[in-house]
Amino acid sequence: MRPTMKDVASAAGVALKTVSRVVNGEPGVHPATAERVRAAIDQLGYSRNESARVLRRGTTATIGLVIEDVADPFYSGLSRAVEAVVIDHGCLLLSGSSGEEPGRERELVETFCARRVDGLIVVPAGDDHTYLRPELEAGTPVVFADRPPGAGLDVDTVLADNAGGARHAVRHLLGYGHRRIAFLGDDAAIFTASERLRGYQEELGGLFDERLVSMRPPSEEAVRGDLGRMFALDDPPTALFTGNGRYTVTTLRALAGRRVALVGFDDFELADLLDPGVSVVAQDPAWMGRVAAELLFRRLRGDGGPPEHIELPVRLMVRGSGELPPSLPT
Amino acid sequence: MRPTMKDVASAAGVALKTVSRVVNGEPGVHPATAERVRAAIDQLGYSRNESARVLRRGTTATIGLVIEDVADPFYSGLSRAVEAVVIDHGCLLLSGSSGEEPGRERELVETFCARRVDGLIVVPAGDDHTYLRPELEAGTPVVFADRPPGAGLDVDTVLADNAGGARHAVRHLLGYGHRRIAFLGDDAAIFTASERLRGYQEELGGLFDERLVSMRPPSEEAVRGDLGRMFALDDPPTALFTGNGRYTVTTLRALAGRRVALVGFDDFELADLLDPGVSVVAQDPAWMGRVAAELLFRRLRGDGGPPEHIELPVRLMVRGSGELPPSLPT
DNA sequence: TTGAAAGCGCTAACAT
DNA sequence: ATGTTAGCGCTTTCAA
Repeated sequence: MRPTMKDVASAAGVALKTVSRVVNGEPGVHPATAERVRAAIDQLGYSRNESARVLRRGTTATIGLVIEDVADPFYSGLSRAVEAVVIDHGCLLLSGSSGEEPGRERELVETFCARRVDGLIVVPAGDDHTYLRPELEAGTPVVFADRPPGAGLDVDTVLADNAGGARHAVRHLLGYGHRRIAFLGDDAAIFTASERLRGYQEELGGLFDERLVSMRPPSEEAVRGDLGRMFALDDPPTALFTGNGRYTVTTLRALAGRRVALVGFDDFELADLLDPGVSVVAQDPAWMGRVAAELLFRRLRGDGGPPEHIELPVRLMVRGSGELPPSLPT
Repeated sequence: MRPTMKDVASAAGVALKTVSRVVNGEPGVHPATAERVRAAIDQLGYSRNESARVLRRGTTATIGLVIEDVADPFYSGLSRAVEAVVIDHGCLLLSGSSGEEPGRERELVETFCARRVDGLIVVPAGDDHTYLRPELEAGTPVVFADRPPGAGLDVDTVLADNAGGARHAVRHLLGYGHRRIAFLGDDAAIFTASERLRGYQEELGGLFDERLVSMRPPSEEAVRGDLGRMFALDDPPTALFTGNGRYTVTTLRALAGRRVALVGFDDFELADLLDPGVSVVAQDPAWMGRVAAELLFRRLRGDGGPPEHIELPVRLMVRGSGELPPSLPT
């Protein structure tokens, strides 16, 4: 069906190996011969079969990336940054979304491994990564980003300072006089959510009140219900700390214009254009992607040091919503 | 290095072909034998080498997707939808961002083709796709999405009704009494931008004034400059029509709170939470992705009909900004 | 500078 | 139910 090197060789009247030399830019081919070969390639529309090459060479120049959801701006930003580094290294990126399902995460990782990626960057959805053992033993470097691997696996990780960021947000609100600060976040089974809860709780100390905590997948109705319940308390919250970008948006929508002090984890486009501007603890997804990818390539270049655990700082962006004063319950 | 079927076979004391049968779930293996094989697989940490399989079978169960930028919400939404369809068909998606560079687009396409993808979905950056000829002749189906291919190639396309949407936006603003409506859009070399300009111009008819048109890559300073120039005219615009999502956001930021009637092309998150809510002509990127992917799989199943040219409708979302009345120049 | 032969790991076709 | 053999398209090794 498709032309092969053999076809090109006979069209150009040379041996297969000569075609291989031309295709791969190897030296030692007479310019005129090379020209003939190139003409045959163009004429036949030849394109090298990468599978055959990979099979023979044993290396794929391919990196695998598993994220939670490409359509989430945090992960698409991370993705783009990883892609840029991967391209810089002359490799191809395979990526896929786990949709927060451990089974799908594993499927993706295994698919990538079957394609013999040279390395993997994983934002895990599950908490059991023993299935990675054979890969690690085969020498495939793996970097975990955004969330650490499950117990029993000590590999490179690149995480944000989730607890520290949460502490910062709470400290900021406390500084503006708030004493009743609610936390609305994702399911506590998710590492980042539980870390942010931890920071929140640590900083609040004795002010912590579990009635002001809501952790679940973000749906507008659920958030509205939880908020309603909190505001109906005798001592309702005067400020909100939202546990991630999607949560912040959902909460803003559920608030329907009600002015309550709010700091969100994760920056998002237009946060500055809302009224008031939304103060956030900002992560830098592109930075995380870049750091993870560069660490991976360092491993691929042979750096065999002990696993590294990189923690990226986050920073508070003051825009207005986090600086509203506590108001009396109405 | 890594265990192969041969290794598994000798570990399990069977022939290589038996291992192949177990790995591929082929019938005709004694359960006890199969069990022994599976044990050997687990023990050795065997994973099938996909390159070898592909080389032998000639089919990859892989689809390639070239978009402009994963970090753009329009394309990440499209991407996610394509991925979902591809997974449903038991295939793997390879995707990459062209960054609006024709050279990179071609590189990606050629990389994917060298990996022998079964089909391609392309959002083109360039306007010469003759390089696709060999692929098309080899029988690889290609679907263009969001933008059509360059001249001389008649393949399946899935586009939005760009001109119709622009006409609708302008008609809407005219209905609210506006006569001076500016268009701020991307470089006219980009298909969607020029189509939207065309719709805008057609609907405006005699009211068209080229001084109210600005087409260039969106940077905040440039947009601010162009807006300043337009507003300084004797008869300044009373309404703006922005040519895509990124442009709308950039324009809102450049307006810095100034209330001017505005309709944007492309919906975006939080458009409803701004004040006033931003009226837009909304496309559905997920729908476009789904339609393109399904068309591609129809081709893969053997549908050899003439190229289809699908145009997806868009719809106006009324939220406030597009319904502001013309105000007197201040 | 060029070529012939072996073999990467797998599946298809054909035995047994 | 199981095994043997050939060969996918390429690169590697060795020879001319």
